[in-house]
Amino acid sequence: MIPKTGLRFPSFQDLLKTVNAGQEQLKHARDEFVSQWGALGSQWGINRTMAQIHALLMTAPEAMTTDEVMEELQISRGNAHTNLKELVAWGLLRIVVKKGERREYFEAEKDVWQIFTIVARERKRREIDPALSVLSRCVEESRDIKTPEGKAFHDQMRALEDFVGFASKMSDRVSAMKYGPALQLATKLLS
Amino acid sequence: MIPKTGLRFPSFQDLLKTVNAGQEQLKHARDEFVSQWGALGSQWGINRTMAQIHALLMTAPEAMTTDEVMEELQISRGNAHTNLKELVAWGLLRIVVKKGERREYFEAEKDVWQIFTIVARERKRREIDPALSVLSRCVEESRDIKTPEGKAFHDQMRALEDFVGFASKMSDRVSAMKYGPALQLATKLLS
DNA sequence: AATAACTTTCAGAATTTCCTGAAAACTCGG
DNA sequence: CCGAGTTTTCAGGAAATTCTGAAAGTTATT
Repeated sequence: MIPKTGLRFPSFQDLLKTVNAGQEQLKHARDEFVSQWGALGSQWGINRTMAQIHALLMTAPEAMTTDEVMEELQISRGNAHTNLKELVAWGLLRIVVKKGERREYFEAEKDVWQIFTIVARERKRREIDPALSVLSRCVEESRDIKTPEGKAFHDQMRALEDFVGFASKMSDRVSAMKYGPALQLATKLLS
Repeated sequence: MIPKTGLRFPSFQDLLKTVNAGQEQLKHARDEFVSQWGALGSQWGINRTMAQIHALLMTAPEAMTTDEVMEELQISRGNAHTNLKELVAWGLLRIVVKKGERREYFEAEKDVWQIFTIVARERKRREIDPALSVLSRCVEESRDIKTPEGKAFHDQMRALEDFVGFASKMSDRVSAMKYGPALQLATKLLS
């Protein structure tokens, strides 16, 4: 009930309610994010747990321990450990050591552009580079075949090689850019 | 043996040898391409058979039937059928009907830029769009949480949403471009 | 050097994804 | 409407991937 005099200060109870409701909502939203992001991971060729851990830590206010991650996601120690380390290897997580504590804490890279360049680099390494190497080999092997089919094959391989090589360079360039310039460039492209 | 008088016309036998050697080499190179491209498929989140069929048809001089594909790759009818139809659904293969023949032939899109835009569109649909929808939901759900952690979460979700939305638009733009302009733009970027 | 705290590894279980082969369902000419 | 030729479906098996849990390995502390 709002008194006739206008706005009043919220009571302690009101504040408490707001905060509790907020915490509830936040937990809900965050759980959804973690779970859905995990499901998306599959589509991205990243395993579910890895994606979930990443989502969890990206939205964690503080660095977390292996045990906290296990607890939160209800997964085994081995699974948590392997995927945490894999994320560290990617550069998406950092290990933090707190004074006077023996165990490791993990903290996520939260900058969106950083995350993007890391993922782009990794995908290039796993998807583009091997393709390029296969194509180069095929171009070589078919270089001096004289038959028409041979020439057609060679040309097709060359066209693919050129394109993939090009994509590779583009990926490098973009990954190497700072956010500002990239944004500017992209904006021009979108205009 | 080269006669002292200089170059001579190759004999029929010589030509035959060249052609046979060429066909052998071609078969070898092509088999390698098909098999390696299949292996790469896994990394790309596409199943091996689908990638192999695509590789096979991209380098086929003529359209092929289901049975020819089965024979060439040594796979079952069900497998061949499912993946051929999936490739047609993607738009990477076309069905060709030959006069006076009942069965369907399949023919690959060979233009590299076409292939790229098709794959880009499909990946966007499977990887970017669902991510965007998850993010939008999370942004909404966390909009009016008052706690500091709530605000931090909301901001992180918004940053991700912005970026992914941006990527989505970029992908659309690039896919819609013709090869020439895209190349020109990219070349500028690489310079 | 013994203990406790924590990390790493990995064999086998669980789950997910993919493939086979055969049966059902079409399609067309006669 | 029949039957041969062709396509489609799908239950169950095979293969690949991921996860668990426990044992072995490390590192700091007393």
